[in-house]
Amino acid sequence: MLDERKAAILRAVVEEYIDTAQPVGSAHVVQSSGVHVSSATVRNDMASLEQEGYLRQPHTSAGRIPTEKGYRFFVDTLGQPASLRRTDAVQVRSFFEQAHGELEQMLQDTSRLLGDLTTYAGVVVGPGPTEATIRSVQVVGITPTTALVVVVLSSGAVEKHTIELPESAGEERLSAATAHLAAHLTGSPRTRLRSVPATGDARTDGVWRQAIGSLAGHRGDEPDQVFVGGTSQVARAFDAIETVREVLGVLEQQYVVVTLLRDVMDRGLQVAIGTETGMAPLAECALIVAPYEVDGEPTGSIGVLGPSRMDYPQAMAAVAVVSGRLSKRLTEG
Amino acid sequence: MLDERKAAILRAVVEEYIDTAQPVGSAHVVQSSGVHVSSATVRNDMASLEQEGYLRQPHTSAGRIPTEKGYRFFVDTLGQPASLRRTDAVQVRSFFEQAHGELEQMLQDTSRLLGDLTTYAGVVVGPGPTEATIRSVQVVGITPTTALVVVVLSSGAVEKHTIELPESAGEERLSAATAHLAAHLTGSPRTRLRSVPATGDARTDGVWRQAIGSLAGHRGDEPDQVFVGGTSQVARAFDAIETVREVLGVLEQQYVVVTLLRDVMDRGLQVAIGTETGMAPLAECALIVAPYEVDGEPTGSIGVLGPSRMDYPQAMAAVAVVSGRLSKRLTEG
DNA sequence: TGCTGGCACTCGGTAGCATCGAGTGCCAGG
DNA sequence: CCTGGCACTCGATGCTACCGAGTGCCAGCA
Repeated sequence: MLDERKAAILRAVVEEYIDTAQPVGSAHVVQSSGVHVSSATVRNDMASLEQEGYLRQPHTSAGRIPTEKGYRFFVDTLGQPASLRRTDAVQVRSFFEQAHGELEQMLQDTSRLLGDLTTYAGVVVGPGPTEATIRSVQVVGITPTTALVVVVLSSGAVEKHTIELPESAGEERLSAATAHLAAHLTGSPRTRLRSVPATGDARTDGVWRQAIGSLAGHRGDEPDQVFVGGTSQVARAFDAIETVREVLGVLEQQYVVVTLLRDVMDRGLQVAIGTETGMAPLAECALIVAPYEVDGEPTGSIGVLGPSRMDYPQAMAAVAVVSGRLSKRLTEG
Repeated sequence: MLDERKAAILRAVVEEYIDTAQPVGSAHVVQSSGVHVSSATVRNDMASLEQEGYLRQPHTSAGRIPTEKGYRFFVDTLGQPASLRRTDAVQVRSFFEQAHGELEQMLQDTSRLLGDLTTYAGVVVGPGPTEATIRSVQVVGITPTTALVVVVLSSGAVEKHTIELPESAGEERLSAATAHLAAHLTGSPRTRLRSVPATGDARTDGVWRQAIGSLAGHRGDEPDQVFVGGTSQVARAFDAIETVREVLGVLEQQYVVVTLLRDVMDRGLQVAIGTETGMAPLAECALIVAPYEVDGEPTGSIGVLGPSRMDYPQAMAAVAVVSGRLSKRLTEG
């Protein structure tokens, strides 16, 4: 669709603009693109690329900068896949080797890792409410009138809910309820919750009702967890403070972030540029996403949010490597 | 130490500067301070206040702006304690009424609440590793080679640690280990961990060793959890983008934030202004902190980080109210 | 037909300069 | 001790001139 020279010119403009954030003139393209023609020829081609919507001029008689369409073409066709810088590869490796402990902490740290690697903001969406089966249920008294229902899922996730105890139900009642719930729920998916029968013992049933209620109630309205790392990078990536405000505002809204990543992936995209994100405040941004898996099942997603003039090859490499490593780490446990 | 009129002038300068972010001239002070003297008199006093270090001039023949010392005097002596705006009080109330579920989620949301109330960044430091006693220990198998050690503490906190199972230790081994650990640890403080004896059964001991190890190992090196809400407010509060970058950079480092709040509180301060924070990047910031309590025990701290020209009375009111409400909520369970 | 050198033109950015005005310090007088 | 008056300072604003990177276009050449 684009002849070879024009493609080379477009690539040169995109790469140079990503590097310098300055409009790129025909003379620069001649120097850096490897096409051996005069600047006048390049100018003609650039005018044509502008006609076709790949480039635009901030104002007459300035150099060209890529449009969304230009970035898109670059990403789809021109970008030669990069691999991580040596030092970054080492950093990723050692990160996952010494990653330890709780899932949440690890995902949080992963978002920061993404931020460090790319110098953009890293986001990680935690495992959603999966159809994992229940491995263990336990009711533990905390105060005379409150208890904690602790549920361990086969995914390794742990849920906890505080419940109020109906009357001062002693330890025996809690044990009875625990045993009852464990007997009926262990090995079942969460959806089976409602089918747990009453115990028949009035006082135990008080605990039972609260426990079931808390588990069922907090179901679905619990949003997926979102972790954002490297917010200060956002302030580094843009120099219009207004843009920084808007982008940070978006990143603060967990629900919005979840939806954003999900939408982008649903559309089968790996990269969303500018308006492709579907969010007005992100008009000057680009988002790179990738799913991660546990036991081969897509579980959550990670991503990087930066300016549309981002270093796509590097960032895509970083996201790919991290999602792969994370999947591996989570699968091996 | 400062005569009445000078104090009134200082107050007027601080309040006006907080409001407008513009250097305040003598004429404005006359209008807004309630002192009925001429601007020339105010000028003389302002020169004297500058001598004494309460005010400074950005450049000759501009108005005055407060110094750290000026803000400090304002906070200590001049600031009349504010109460929350009506709508904010409602917001706080309804927030804590409908706060539900997990501790972490609630603290995260609280940090956002602080951000919303003050239009600065809100921070919440979670309960540190307290000397809570262990209420329940359970080892739950996840895969044939991994298991989760789930510990419920009397504080209501739940810890979980993944462990590798030595060989394919069946369910019975896990149950045995659970029973053994529960028998020795329930009711004990965490510090008693090391004193749990071996079981004598070789295969159970394999599980036992891993479980104890994971619990002991992740002790202490787990930093306190930090939640930051309202980072986009930082971009709103400063207009020098460089400052925004620096402040966000600080807020990203959880360890630094924990230390910061702790240091400030250790010095018995409720407000730290500029260099009082002890952190160079926060030279243009002010921090308001307050502890929160569970069952009367100081457990963690909350705070607000904004520009040194922050609305101290409002922000202090917000922090005080939120810490009080949070304490109440956490104590009642 | 396609490429190139040449050329007139555009227009944002920077520097120099005059002007304005908010604000100051100081002083003499009530 | 306070005040009105006054000269002075200096950042902000606006204007003009100029520079130069970059463009579009055209005539000429392979």
